[in-house]
Amino acid sequence: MSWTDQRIDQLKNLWEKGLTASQIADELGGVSRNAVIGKAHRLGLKSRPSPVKANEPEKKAAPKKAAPVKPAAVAAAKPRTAPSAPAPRAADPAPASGEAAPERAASAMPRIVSIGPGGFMRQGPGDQQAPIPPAPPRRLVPAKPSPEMADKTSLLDLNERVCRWPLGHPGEADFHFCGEPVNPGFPYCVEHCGRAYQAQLPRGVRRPPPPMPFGGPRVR
DNA sequence: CCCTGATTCGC
DNA sequence: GCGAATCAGG
Repeated sequence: MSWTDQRIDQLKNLWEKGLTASQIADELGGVSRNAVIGKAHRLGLKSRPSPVKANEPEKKAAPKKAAPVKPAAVAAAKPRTAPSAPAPRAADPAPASGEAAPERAASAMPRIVSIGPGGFMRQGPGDQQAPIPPAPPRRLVPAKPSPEMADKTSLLDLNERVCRWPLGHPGEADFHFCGEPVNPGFPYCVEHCGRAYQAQLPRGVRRPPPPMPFGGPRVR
């Protein structure tokens, strides 16, 4: 594989998005993690929180072939300064204090609930039928970043009523979701339910596998 | 062991 | 320029 403009672009994007070199290599396909890192450095993309870089630069790395003579322990006191806690990841703005939405104060907070992964509300046994959050008058809709995405269903557009079947690959510009009305009770539309849920047939009678989601298998 | 990124260096 | 090998921290 060679570094086409396209692939370089993808590398830049994913790298700046904070994906790990492995993930990027995986995504690009045909390259190793090392290749990604090497390329990233050559592109000048360097410097992301590295696990092994707290100390000041000093000649170390014994070359693989040149005289691996290892000098005895250096008498000079090593800085015993404990490496300060690794810089936190992307600083998420902690909303903790202060008013958030100026338009409407929290209309109702009947009880404290926690939000699980994916945004589902956890309910305790006693909380069974917390009143469904009164649908706030949704007049504001997040703007689409680009005209091309205007009619696509983005992550933000997902709700209980639209098909969550992914089209394209996460991280790519045109990644979106099916968005058709769901098969009631399922996360997908009827068509994609057919793809997602398949009866287990007896061995030997299995049909050839249907096309994979995500636009098909990647070459790796 | 697994993971991570950084660096070196033969090609 | 490329990337495997290597290093080193978590």
